[in-house]
Amino acid sequence: MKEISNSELVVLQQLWQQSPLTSSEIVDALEHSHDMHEKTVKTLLNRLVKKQAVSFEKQGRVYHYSPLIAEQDYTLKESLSFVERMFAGKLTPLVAGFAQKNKLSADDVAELQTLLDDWKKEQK
Amino acid sequence: MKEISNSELVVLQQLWQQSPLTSSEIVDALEHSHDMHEKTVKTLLNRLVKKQAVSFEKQGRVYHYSPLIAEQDYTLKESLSFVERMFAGKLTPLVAGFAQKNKLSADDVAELQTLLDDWKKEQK
DNA sequence: AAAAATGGATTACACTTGTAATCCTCCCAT
DNA sequence: ATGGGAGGATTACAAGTGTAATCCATTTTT
Repeated sequence: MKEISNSELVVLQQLWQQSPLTSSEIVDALEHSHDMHEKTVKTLLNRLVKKQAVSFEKQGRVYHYSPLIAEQDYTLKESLSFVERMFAGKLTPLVAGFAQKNKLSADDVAELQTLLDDWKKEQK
Repeated sequence: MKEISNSELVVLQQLWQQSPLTSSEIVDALEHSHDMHEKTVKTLLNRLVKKQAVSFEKQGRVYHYSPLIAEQDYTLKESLSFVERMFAGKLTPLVAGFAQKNKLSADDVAELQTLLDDWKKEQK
């Protein structure tokens, strides 16, 4: 599956949030949240279909679009490649950057702590 | 400062690792580690200069290149924007993805734990 | 029915990116 | 001195991207 560009991702995310959706439903959502022109959204949908990231079902002359790739899969793959590119594969420096620049809230830290605790429990 | 592309980043990272470097030193390093053609490296250096991510000093007819942007600054900015784009700004889901798919080593977890402990200490 | 809007397909177009090749000039080895 | 290479500047060129506009058929609206 080809790379998904940033603006394509916006469309795909809309479908992750809810699907199937018609193009006009997607257009409506993105016009407001992301200020994207109708024509642009349609183009992006087409490209996503061509890239086999999105499928559609005809119902009459209207298409109903659905994602073909799972959000979890996609975000994990992207995260791994980002961390690889940016931090030679090590996750800690990324988190450390957030921590150093006060980008972590108490909530974030609590959640991360739970994650680590779960991980440790798992290992036993 | 303009966006830095993936292949430009490879060059920049070499300069983060050591600088200043002449173009031939960079070429040597990247030819092997990244299998990049000499001409390609030169092009990327030029683009980085144009983007004001890299500067150079002439010494005779040879240039000595240095990064103009700090690694920490760059990686943090990129991390923030990645997490924003991918996880609506929340860091935890990224880490959770790693954890779920067994992408964390015991070392990673230990390092992260230290980070969290430090953060908590800091808050007191 | 005629006009207008809607939906999808096709086309547009400048900019970026990856990946070099070509050009020009100066220096070094023969 | 001369021919080949090293260095940098310029040019190349297809693919991908952001952002639409145009085209064409079909529905809706007046």
